[in-house]
Amino acid sequence: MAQSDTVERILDAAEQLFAEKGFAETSLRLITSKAGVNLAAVNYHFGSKKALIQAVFVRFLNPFVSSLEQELDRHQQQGSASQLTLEQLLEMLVRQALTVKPRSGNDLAIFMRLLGLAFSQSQGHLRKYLAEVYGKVFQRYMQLVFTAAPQLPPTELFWRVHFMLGSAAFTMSSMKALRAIAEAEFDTQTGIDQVLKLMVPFLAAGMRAESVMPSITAGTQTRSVPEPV
Amino acid sequence: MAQSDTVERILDAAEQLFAEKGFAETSLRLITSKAGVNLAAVNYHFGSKKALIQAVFVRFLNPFVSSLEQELDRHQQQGSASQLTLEQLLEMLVRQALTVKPRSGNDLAIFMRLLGLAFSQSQGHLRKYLAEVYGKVFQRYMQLVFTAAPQLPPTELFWRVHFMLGSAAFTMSSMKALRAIAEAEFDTQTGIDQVLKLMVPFLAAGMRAESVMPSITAGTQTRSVPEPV
DNA sequence: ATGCGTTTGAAACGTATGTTTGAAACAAAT
DNA sequence: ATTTGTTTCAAACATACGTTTCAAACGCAT
Repeated sequence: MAQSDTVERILDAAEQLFAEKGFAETSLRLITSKAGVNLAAVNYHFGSKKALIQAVFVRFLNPFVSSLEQELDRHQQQGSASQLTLEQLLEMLVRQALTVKPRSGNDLAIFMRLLGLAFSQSQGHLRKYLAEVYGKVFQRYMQLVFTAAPQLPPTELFWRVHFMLGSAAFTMSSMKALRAIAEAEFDTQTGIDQVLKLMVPFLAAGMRAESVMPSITAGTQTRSVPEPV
Repeated sequence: MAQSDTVERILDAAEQLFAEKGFAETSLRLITSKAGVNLAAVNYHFGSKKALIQAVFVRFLNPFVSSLEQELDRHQQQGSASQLTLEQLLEMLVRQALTVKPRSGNDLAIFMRLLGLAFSQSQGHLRKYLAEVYGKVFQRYMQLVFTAAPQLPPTELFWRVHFMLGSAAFTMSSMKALRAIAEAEFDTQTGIDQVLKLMVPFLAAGMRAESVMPSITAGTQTRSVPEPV
């Protein structure tokens, strides 16, 4: 085969191990042994461990982002007549996240966990990369959020969007442990997409909460769109 | 001096560096050099790096938890006549978190960042420790949340509490980066306690959102619409 | 079949890490 | 002053890491 599946096996093993243990805690030897390939394969195919991390993110985020972009296009085509509500905007994200999972079952947890890691870990180098590549979609989505909740000052909306992101990233990160606790405490089965569905009204209600900011001028605000992180 | 301040200097340096870079990314040599002590001091005073991590958490969480417990005692003393609202419960947490910061200025960010790390990183060993030691207070607080929002099934409340925790932990974790963006985009100064105050109505409204669960709750089916905050 | 560019394999390299060691410095008590 | 127990220090240790190397194996056009 021209392009062996070695790189795919490496990416599969890496993304799973990264999500489980973090970047620094996952050694190349562990990755390559789990992938069943030679140690040197990582440096040969990717150049370095840093590059491997980026490659994992690209493979993950690219389908999600392009799929989301298509959906945004579709709704923009219908003109501004179809105002999207906050719930619809949130459900759009959930739908995309649930749709794009070509690999193993609980991929969404891995996805969110990696996303959370990208934000919190790796002093900037990955965060900056994400901002550059995927900033456009974030800004576009943020614009829709602004028009869906025009009664709030942009600063507050900015923070609330990140409150949302935090809920999602953290919950999915600790999903495994939390599910175990929940099922032990109350004996109800709670799947990952069920938790997501539980999250939507929570977040939407939070977004709709009345402002507590010193309402400066609700009418004439130069509403600029913030960059992603 | 009998018990030198070496251990304190180590803890100070460690907690700051851990919050900045994570556990694995922070070497003992970096910690000890920042603390101005000898490398061997860590293993002498704490035994191992793992033990140091735990010691950092104990010093952080103990004052917070005991302070919170006292406040819970105080309110329980007044009998169940004084029902606490969700906002009051949230503000109680915020107050405790803001009160207990004897050290440098932006300690709350460090606190939350460490908390988030404890949940997401360190395969269980730290998470289990936290669960054992601080589980009691969590359950007690959770009970108050249950009585403050009796119209929701406990399972859903359980998840919503962790949505809350996620918002807080994630936001505080990425606080530095987010503040920079927010202040660049909209030129408003946003302090850390200001962000916390922004968070309270968001979370409270999320907690009050109507349930989407298949209502399996037996007793109280008289589900009245929660009044908007 | 031959030759060539690409991929794999086992081994080694250099470095950074957590930990241990044993002597020196120190404080307090006899 | 000597002893005793504790703490500090510089140095070394063993190990694990990311990376490099170079020969062998492979795929494929000629």
